Amino acid sequence: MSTNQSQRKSSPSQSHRSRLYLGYLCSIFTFSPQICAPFSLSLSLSAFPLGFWNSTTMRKPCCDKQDTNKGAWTKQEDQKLIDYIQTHGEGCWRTLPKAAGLHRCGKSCRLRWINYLRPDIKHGNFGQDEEDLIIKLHALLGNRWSLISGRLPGRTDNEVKNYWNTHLKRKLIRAGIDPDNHRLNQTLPRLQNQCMSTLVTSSGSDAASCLEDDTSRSCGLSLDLSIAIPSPSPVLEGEK
DNA sequence: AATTCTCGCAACCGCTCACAT
DNA sequence: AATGTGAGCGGTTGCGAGAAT
Repeated sequence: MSTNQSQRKSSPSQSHRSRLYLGYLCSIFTFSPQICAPFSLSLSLSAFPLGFWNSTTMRKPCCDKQDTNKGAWTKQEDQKLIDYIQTHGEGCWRTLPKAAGLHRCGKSCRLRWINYLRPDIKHGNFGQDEEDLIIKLHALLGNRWSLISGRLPGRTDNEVKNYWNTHLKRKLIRAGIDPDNHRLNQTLPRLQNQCMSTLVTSSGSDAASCLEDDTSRSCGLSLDLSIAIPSPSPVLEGEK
């Protein structure tokens, strides 16, 4: 808990809003959550033969859940993972936990390494230049966090995503900008920050065009957003 | 001082993609 | 072409901690 404590209590938290979504979904079908929950439970337990769940409708678990720890990682677990990867390198996350002596899912190990333990991770607050770059890249790329984090050395997609959801989104809203499309929201207060104006597209122009705007330079930013295209393939790195 | 509220972040979940067979 | 498997991604959740009451 380090920054922006004063911003608290400004609006319902995002997680709270997402939790409300369940109620919203239920309301679409004119069920209250209280009615909807037992309804879906009884359906899932009794309405289908056992073999049904072995077919394509149900994913196989990625690992044996009974044998895996969940939740926060301990220092011992971290050290085991670090030691193993330093010795054997990254790769084959599915078999890594067993080989490293960890009672964790392979996905969990991968995430822990990539988001926290990797030596080149930059921990700590985001700088102003990083903030500006994230906003500009988001205008250009949308919620493609891995692509965005790829332009921010030492930052992970998870960290960028969290920072966007907890800080930047709110910052844009306060500035009267719709964070989804980076356009000026007429129903919200006018811009207070002149720099923010560079993030708003004029009517009819797309998000990328605003990135070319000279006004960005007036804010002291000189951010090269040209994307290096690997020679054999004209596709963005990590693009799907 | 105790309780409640709110936030931030680490971690999880489920989906999609890429590749091998 | 169809299927299976591993890896990666983005959305969501749970929990600890600080602020407010």
